[in-house]
Amino acid sequence: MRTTIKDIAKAAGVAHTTVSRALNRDPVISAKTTKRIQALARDMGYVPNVVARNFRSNRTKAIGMVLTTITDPFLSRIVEGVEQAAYDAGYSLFVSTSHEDPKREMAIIRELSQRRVDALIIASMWVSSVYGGELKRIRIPTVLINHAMEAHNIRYVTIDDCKSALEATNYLIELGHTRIGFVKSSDRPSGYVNNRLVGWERALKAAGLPHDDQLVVSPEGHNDFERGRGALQAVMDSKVTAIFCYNDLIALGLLKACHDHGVRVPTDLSVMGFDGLEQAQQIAPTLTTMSQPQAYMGQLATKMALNLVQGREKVESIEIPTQLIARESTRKL
Amino acid sequence: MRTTIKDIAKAAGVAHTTVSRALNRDPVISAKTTKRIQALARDMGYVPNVVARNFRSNRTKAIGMVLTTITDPFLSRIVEGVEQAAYDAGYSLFVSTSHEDPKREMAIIRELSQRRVDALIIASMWVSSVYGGELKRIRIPTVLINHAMEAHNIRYVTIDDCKSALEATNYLIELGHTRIGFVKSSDRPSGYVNNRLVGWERALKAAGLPHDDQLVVSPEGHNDFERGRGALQAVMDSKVTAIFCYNDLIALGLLKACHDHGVRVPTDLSVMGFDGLEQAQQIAPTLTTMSQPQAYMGQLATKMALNLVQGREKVESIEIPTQLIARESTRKL
DNA sequence: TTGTACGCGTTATCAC
DNA sequence: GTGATAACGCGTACAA
Repeated sequence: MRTTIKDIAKAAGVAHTTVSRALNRDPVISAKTTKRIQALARDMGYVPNVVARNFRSNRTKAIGMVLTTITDPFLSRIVEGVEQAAYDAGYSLFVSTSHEDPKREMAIIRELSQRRVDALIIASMWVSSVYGGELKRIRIPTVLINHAMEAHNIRYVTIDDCKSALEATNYLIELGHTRIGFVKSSDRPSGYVNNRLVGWERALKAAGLPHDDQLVVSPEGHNDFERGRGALQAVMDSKVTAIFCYNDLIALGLLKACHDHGVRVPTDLSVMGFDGLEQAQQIAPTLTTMSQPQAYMGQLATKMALNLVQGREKVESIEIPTQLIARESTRKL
Repeated sequence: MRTTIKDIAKAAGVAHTTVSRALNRDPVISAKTTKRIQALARDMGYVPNVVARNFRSNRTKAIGMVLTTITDPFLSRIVEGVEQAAYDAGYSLFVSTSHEDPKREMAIIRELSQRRVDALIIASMWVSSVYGGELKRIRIPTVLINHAMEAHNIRYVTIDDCKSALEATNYLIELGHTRIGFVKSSDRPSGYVNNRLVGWERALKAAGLPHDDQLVVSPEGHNDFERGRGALQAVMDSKVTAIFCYNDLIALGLLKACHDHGVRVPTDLSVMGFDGLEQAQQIAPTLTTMSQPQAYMGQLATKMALNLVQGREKVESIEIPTQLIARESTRKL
């Protein structure tokens, strides 16, 4: 058996409540007693039982985080931000991944709710799309990342996908491109609106540029890099001079395919990504992209969640600005 | 207040212990009662209080994982394996990062131990090096990844760094290289032996190749990619024809620097990495590397840890084989 | 300044 | 087949 405050109390010849107070530095206990008991606790190898404390206090000082996969560099940066903010606030972090399986995702959320986490951070669109109603019923303070949904205890941190994509596309237009394609990612929940696609479309329309079905490529693949790689043929067939990828991983895959098939970037094709992954500046050519402050978004989401926990009524959802980063993969036509 | 089994008991007109049994599908309760109570629980929005259960049972079905940073793709793959195995076994996962700060790392471990996690997975050399003694005293079943240390409740999963590095270097030697350099990573805990460096040295000695101080490069930088990037000058100065990098991230940084400075790989310089990151095959040229099965190592570590939890005495530390993957970044001289 | 009594939600034990 | 009771470790209200 592990040492409890009762064991210490017995050894010290005091009541267990005195031990409890001494260990929690309650000033009501004399400095002498406090010191003696703390020394005793150390000597006896006492480790506070946080489970008991959580049970008693009805709080866990734990945050639950749900995401699709931790190996996606975009998401792992967000996790880093969440972990940092949680640690700074003295919270521990449960991390679970759903691998795009809505059922698993909801099972995770039920599990975390049974564990009585104080707050939830969700970086995935599946739950809120498919199980939005159930999520609201959970009653746990929740912050969604990159999915705008609100309720009594639910807030979000997101970017403006449509506007950002529009700006990205406008940049390509300003460079003189007139035939600009779009590469999609995997399938999304039904009912999901691909706002980056919408932004791209609007930019084309506003500039009076052509816009036919051939411009949109929906490649297959088990991850975004592979999808990008598999998109090259269709991209070349569509005779575009510039291509806007749904995200950086797709763009990186496309760049690799370009290299392998002798398509020069940006000479033959300008490539624009989205996300601002660290890797985007670690390759050759470096990737032009629309950057999201990933770690910051994670930190912010966490702080908002903890504010919700404290019952502050003025916690407001936030839309974060993105930033265009022009690099080598795009050129003036 | 949330619904408890007592609330359900009151509503059902039975004792709360009957409710407990019905919800846990205890066959001693009549099918009719069980069904009635489960329906009632659903209707009343009952969410089992796992904190109370953990408190009562003295187990948490939670694993604590400690690592330096989640943004390192090598580590994030390991986390993926751990998370998968934990999920499959019905365990939840605490994830904490230390950012190479031994104090923070030890603080995390104390925290996890206070939370009474059933097991610990540690993917970092700092704790075991600096706080090995304290770690042993924690008494929680623990599995270390890539750091060989054993004790009553501590096991490890690792590769043979020395042998793997020796094989990697031998491969370069077989390709005809006679002057082969080594790029180190960041500083390690004092007392830490860099076995990859040792393996490289042994291979050179065994082949009767020169081995002077200039061959070992210790670049500065805030992460491994930057270190690799900063290593180019010293590497070129040392007049090697092949370079063995401590890990893939360093190799990737070096490849970028090579591209930027017109050093052709593998024509002018053969580059070998270590780890087998996914990214290593996503760039141009693809990187020759010594691959570790990252996700598998995480899964294995988790299963071993859970076996330790179950008190199986026959849980043995494991050394996993690595695999040389020859790609485009190395060439025959 | 310290001690006593009690309860948090659940499950195990024993009695009916 | 079901109910009553106790116990897990801790913190707090109240008493001394």
